[in-house]
Amino acid sequence: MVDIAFGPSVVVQTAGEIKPGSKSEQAYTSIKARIVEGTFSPGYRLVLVKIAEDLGFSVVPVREAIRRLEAEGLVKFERNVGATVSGIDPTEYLYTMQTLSIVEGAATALSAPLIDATAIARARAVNEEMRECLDHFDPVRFTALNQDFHSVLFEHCPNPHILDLVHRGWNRLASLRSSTFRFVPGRARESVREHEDLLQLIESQASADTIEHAARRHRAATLDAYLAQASAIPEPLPTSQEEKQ
Amino acid sequence: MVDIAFGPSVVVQTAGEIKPGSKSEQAYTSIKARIVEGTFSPGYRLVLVKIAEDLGFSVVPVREAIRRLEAEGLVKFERNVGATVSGIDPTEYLYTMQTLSIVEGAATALSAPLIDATAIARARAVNEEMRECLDHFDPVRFTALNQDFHSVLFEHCPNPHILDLVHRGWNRLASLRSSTFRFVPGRARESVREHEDLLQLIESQASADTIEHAARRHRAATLDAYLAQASAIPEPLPTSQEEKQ
DNA sequence: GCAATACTGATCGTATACGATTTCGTACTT
DNA sequence: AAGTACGAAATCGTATACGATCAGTATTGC
Repeated sequence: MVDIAFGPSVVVQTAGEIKPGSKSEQAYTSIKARIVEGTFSPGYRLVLVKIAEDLGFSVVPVREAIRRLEAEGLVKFERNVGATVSGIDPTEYLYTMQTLSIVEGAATALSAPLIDATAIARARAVNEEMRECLDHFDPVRFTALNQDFHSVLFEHCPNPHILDLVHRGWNRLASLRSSTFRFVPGRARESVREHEDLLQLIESQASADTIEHAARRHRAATLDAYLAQASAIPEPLPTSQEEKQ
Repeated sequence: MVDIAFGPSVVVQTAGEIKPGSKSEQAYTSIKARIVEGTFSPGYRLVLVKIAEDLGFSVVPVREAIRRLEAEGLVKFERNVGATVSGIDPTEYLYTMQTLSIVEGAATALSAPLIDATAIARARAVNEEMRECLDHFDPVRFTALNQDFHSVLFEHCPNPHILDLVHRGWNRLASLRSSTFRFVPGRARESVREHEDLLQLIESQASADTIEHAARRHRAATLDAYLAQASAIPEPLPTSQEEKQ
């Protein structure tokens, strides 16, 4: 009966190997990654069994993963119908950006007093890379650097809840548009300039209010640029199949 | 094989009866309710099978419900260990209040221009009830009215994401403390006064910035009052078992 | 007597199986 | 010919079953 007597502690974990976590976790990470990277584009139908056998799992952990993604707002779930990657609606982008402008502004302001000189230097280096990017413009790379830059600014935020909200906002944004700056390339140059302004505010230890406003308006300006662009061209989306009901 | 031939469309739904939704849904609602009302107090250990047989379900829908609650921050989940109602830590309260001050402030400001006269009148009526409550002070009732009041103010917020964040904040708060004003009764009178100020700002169509600041500071003031109280008495929690690690 | 170790009970994690619901195609009726 | 009703396929929802993991307790060695 006690056939487990031998080798119970021989954990099959080769030194540096990270533990893969539960299968729900893996499924969650995997699906999320594919949504963010764009393999599962907005409107894509997520069929449980298909994903399950794709990963080699059963459907149960996949269900849990989908639920978590639903709670994060990355997918929409309809009873007895199934899950689809959310974010078709352009207004979703607007809402997300507005929300992010608020929470990121607050996070940056709370984070500012805790940012040391080396972090500022790192941010400035990233911004320099962005500036160099301006000539031979690669929107995807630019957006990635943009996230790096802002991460340095808000990552020190002492309130984990707010930080979490910021992360969710960025994730959601990434799934909605692989790159905002693809749609508003003209905004890029302005953005780099505002980054430098932000850094100087933080260095000069400006008031929390000032920094919050600056950070919020920085993001709001990107949103406005997008909206101006979108109103000029009604359907800027290159996506193929869209289900509207 | 086709023994389902008879009575497939005889839906067992007696006219006016609301559809109970999936069992995951029921479980989610049920557990959440019990957390908010305090039956499951912070630190309470949520055992899957126990809850499952309590509701008459299997464990699977319960698991999904717990996952959703985890994503909302109401419960903490540890692999192979189980779920506990989160929020033992007093700093959790601080974080939640701070987050709420920010998102609720923004929601109120965005909502303000859309609040009509009848809504204002309703809010004012609620505030009057709160004022009457001041004499024979019932903290639980006062807190409930307080939520009613603020709901009127932020519920018109056109951005559903922000609104959702506000709702989550309130939920979380409710699960952390059945009533904040039990701990800082002195704050109640001041709070009622600030409510009237807020209403007047909205009526006079003050700028979004002004309203946002007022709403945020209103909440922050409650937090400050709590902190002052908490620093005077290190352990104001009457809860019995607390796990700290 | 104390500490390290082995065991047991409880609980979680996942696979499989089957029932329930929706959707779409097809045939029949008007 | 068009609309409706029936039926089948696809997919979701849940129950049950079993393996894996953890925490606490008893036991053994020092």
